[in-house]
This record gives sequence, C-alpha cells and structure tokens, in this order.
Amino acid sequence: MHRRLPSLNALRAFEAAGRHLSFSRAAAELHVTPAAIGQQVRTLESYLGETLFVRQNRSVELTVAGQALLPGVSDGFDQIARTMEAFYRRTVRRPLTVSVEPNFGAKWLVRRLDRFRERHPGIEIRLDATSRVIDFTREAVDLAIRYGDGNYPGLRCDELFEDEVFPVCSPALLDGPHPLVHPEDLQWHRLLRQDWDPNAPTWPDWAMWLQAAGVEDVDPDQGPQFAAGSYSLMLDAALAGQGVALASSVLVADDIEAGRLVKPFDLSMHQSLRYYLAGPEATADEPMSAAFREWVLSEAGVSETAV
Amino acid sequence: MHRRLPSLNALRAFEAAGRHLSFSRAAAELHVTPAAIGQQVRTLESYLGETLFVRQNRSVELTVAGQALLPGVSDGFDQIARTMEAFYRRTVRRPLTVSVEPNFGAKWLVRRLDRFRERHPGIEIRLDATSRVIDFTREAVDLAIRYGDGNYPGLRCDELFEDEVFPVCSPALLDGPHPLVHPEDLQWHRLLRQDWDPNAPTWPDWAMWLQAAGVEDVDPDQGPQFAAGSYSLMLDAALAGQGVALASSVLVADDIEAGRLVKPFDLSMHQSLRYYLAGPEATADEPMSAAFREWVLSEAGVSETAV
DNA sequence: TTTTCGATAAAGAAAAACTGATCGGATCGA
DNA sequence: TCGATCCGATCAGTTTTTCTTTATCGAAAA
Repeated sequence: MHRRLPSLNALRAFEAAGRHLSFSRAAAELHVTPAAIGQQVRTLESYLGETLFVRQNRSVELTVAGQALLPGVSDGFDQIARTMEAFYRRTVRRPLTVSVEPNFGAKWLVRRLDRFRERHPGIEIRLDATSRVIDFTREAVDLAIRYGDGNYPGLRCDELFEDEVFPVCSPALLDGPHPLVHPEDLQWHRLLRQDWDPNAPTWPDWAMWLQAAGVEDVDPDQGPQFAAGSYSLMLDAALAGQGVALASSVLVADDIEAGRLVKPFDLSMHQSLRYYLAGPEATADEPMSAAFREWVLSEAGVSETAV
Repeated sequence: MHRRLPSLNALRAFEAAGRHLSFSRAAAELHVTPAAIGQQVRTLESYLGETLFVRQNRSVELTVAGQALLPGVSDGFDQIARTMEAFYRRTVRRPLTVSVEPNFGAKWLVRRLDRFRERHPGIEIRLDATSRVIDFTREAVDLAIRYGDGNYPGLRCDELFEDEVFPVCSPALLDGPHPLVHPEDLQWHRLLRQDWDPNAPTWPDWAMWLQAAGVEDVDPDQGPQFAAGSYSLMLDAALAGQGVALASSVLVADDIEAGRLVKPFDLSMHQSLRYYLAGPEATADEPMSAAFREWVLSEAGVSETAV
C-alpha cells in the first residue's frame, strides 16, 4: 500500500484549526500555543503547495482547497478517535493495583495521579492504602510503594526519595507574639506529636530533634498527640497554625512549595529509610507496571535504575 | 470535541506493523529503520497499558488487544489517505513553471527533482529549459534559474552557487601512456572545446586557462569542438575518455563525487557569474513558489536569504 | 554447525515541534 | 477619536520527539 500522507501532526493541527476556524481555539484544544498551530498549518500548505486558510487580521477562514480537504480529514480522525474510545472501554481493563503507604499516598501520590491518567489513558489505577507487608504471590497487588530500607529480596525495587525530618509550621507562627527564630522559641508553642506503631519504621521524635538542636529548656512531651496513622491529621493541625509538627521532607514538599507551611529552622534529621517502589520481577516489564514505574520515577525526578 | 488520541506517529507505526505483521516491512513502508518502529510500538503499548504484539524471535503477531485496535485505526488512516489522494487529483493543480538554464537543468536539477516531489506531492513542476531572458509579466513562468551576475531588478533573487572552471576528464586518462599529472601533459590529449553564444555569459576557454597555468607548448586550438548549447555533449565525451574538457564546478559536481570524472589539476579559474534563482516579488510568498525556493536553496546547501 | 533474519537495547544525532517575545492590524468600549 | 484588546504572523532559541547507529540475541534456514 502506498499512502502519501503529510505530517500527521500538521494534518491534525489543520483539522482542529479548520473545525474551529481559529488558530487559538485549535491551540487550546491541542494544548499547544497558537504559534505552533500556525507553523503546522504552514508546513502543510507548503507540502501541498496550496493555501488552506485565508488569514484575516483577526480571524481565519478556509480557502476552497481547505474546504475540500477538511471533511475527509475530520472523518478520518473521528474514525480513529472512535476506535480508541472503544478500545479504552471494551478491552477488559484489569486495573493496576498499587499498594501505597497511606501518608505518601495522601500527600504525594494522589495529587499527581491526574498526570498519569493523562499520559496513560488506557491504564486504570486502583490504590490500596496500607503499610502492611505485601506478599505479591498471594495478593492481587501489582506494585507497592513503601517506606523502608530497600531490602526487599526477590523484588524489583526502585528508590523514589531520600527522606529527612524537620519541624514545620504555618507561616503565621513566624510573626506572632513569639516568632519562631531559634529552636528555643519552641517553648512558646505547642509541639504536635505523633505516636508510632512500634512494629513499623518510625521517625525521630521531638526529644531526639531537640537534643540534636542542643535545646534543653523545651519540654518534648507537651502538646497535642496524634495516634499512629493520623499523620495527616497532625499536618492539618500544623497547616491551621495549631502548633509545630515534625514532618517528613517528602510529605510536606508540596505544602512548603505552595507556602502553606514553612520550615522555621535549618536543622534536619537525616533518615536512612527511604521511599521505594517495589514489585515482582516477573511482571516488571508488563506495559502497565512498566508505565507506572517509569512515570513515578520521572515524577520523583529520578532516572530509572533498579536497586 | 474531546479526542484522546495517542501519538499519531506511534499509531501509524502500529498500523503498518500490524498490517504487515512485521516490523521490518513496516519500517520499509515508512522509510525508517525497524528499530524506530519497535520504539513507536512500545510507546503506544505503554500509553495504552496493553501489549499489542507478541514478539517471537523472528516474527511478531498481534495480541487480542492489537487485533481489536488494528481495523479501526487502519480504516481511519485509509480515510485520510483517500482524502489526500482525492485532493491531489481533484484540486485544479496549476503546475509550477520553472525556467531553467539548460545545462544546469540537465546536470543538476533533474536528478534532484524526485526529492522535491517526495517532499511536496501536491506540486507539479513544469520545466522550461532555456537561457532566454524571462519577462515574468508576459510569460507564464513562475521562477527562473539563471547563470549571471545576480542583477535582476525588480525580482526576488537568491544565490544558489558560486562557480569556477577547471579541466576534467575520465579517470582512465590518469593512468594511460601519458598520464595527466602536470598541465604540460595536456599536449598528449585532445582538448574538448566549447563554442559560446556571443550574447550569453561565457566561461573561460582553453587559451585563458593554459595562460593562467603558465603553459605554452600546448595548442589551445586543437581537439573536437562543440557548438554553443552542446555542453552536455562535451561532458559526455569527457566521460567517455575522449579528451579533457573545461567544466563548471557546479555542473560536474555529481560526476566528480561519483568518480566518473576527475579533476587532474588544482588550478581553477574563478567565475564572477553565479547561478541564481529569480522570480517576481509579488508571487514569492505563494506556497508553491516558496516551497520550490526553500527546497532548491536547501539542496544547494544555502540558507534562505534574498539578495 | 554456521549463517541469516528479524527483533531489541542503548546512546547519541537529527529533525520536528513548541515556546516566548514581539509586531501589527482590526474591533470594541468609552 | 483614542486606547485597549484580541488574534494572528513571525522568528529565534530550546525542548521534545523521533530516528539512526551499533551491537546483541535467539530461532530458523542453509
């Protein structure tokens, strides 16, 4: 078969522009700038040797040639789009089950999942928030994100983030009656405290941090306490200006970037535990698993290297 | 309209591969390497989260998912391809008339026209081989390629090539009984001589070249003569080993590159005349003219700058 | 057994596509 | 009538995509 097709991207730009009779709206539909549409259309015109749009100063309209070309091209793309939609729906779409450490899921993963859906519309993610150790041979879980030491024998395991722990608080606490400047200033504020499940990896507590900071006249045992697993409740309290929390760098990165939380002191406690993505070697190269791994790693700003 | 389309190039690669059930044949159809097809298919699989081909060691076959996807996608591309074909045929296709200096046309342009056709299937070129001065207002000529000084008032004019003149001959003459090593050796060979139309731009003749070379004992007036306009006949004689010709660098570049002709001496006579592409300013930006100009200039290895 | 063919992987090169900034001419509201 | 604004064009520079190159691998063919 001998198909003489122009650049498909140029064709698509033309089709969108012709349908909207506007480069800007076509640009919006295709998520690019109007300049990109203009160039693609020009490419196509030069390929065909025929002007497709009459450019007025504030609008475009199709030439006769453009009118001749548009309907068939539109139909073709429609046909393909319908096929894709049918494919997304009709194919038995086993979802990809990802077991995720609950705090990480809430504070990092879910806010990014939209981007994954956009990049892989054919993959449906099913999240399972838990810290349980997963037996991949017995549970219907494809991948797991865990906080730990990366020692997961027999699994393909990729490191996502290093971690450190430091105090965070609402920016409001920086200019109240007792602004947080030195660690000693913590005596004027409530310390939000997190209980830890004794069987799970834990973070340093206030006593450890205060000791590292060399502060003695702050009582590490005052302030509201949050049960194990209520980490995000504690963060909410911090966000609301209820006190100062000891937080994990990964889990507050978004809030700090957005200015909702600040890091009043420089001192961080380095954590040897990290976030890892783990899953069975056997299924590591299946498109769904591979796509998710590749995406998580790129979101985490890590290049793909199995540990 | 919300079309969630994957990369169209990836789709096309998949479609071709699925139709041929072979990455290599698909690659051949699309004029790329098999590796490129493999990558595109993998991109699509990752986008869809679904394996589309079962890879055997020496062949591929479609998975169930691939079989579900292929027909609709094929139909869509068919639809577009039919539309394009109809467009090429049905639109009133005024050919682009290019008047070309005959020697340049024969020795440079025609061997490259295929590449133009490939890049602009919608443009049909009509060649008019002549050295006449063209009055673009009276003749149905869109563009002209001429040998001259570039002084064409009122025209958009782009320089294509500088030119120089030097002796060329068949490589066979280099190791005959009187190998051509020094200009003096020309006395043992026939000088192929070109007559010139007194009204047209001319090249240096043998007398001038021999004088520049400081050679006295070679008779510039011996050897076969070729009438004005029979330049390519003279070159054919040189190609056949009939003698040594004075040739223009542009016109023998292909033959020299292919090893059919050689340049036995270093001495070239620089020509102030050059090859130019000229045409009316008014039509310079029409898609057909612009496409041809852009193509010729890129073939000539020149970036586009009006003189 | 050796050769050959087709697929694959990784890295780097080439080409395509896009952005961002700027310009310029209608149109709209005051 | 005058800005302000909207929309498209253009161009340089950059990013992203796509492709080639080179080498490897395993089964089928010679």
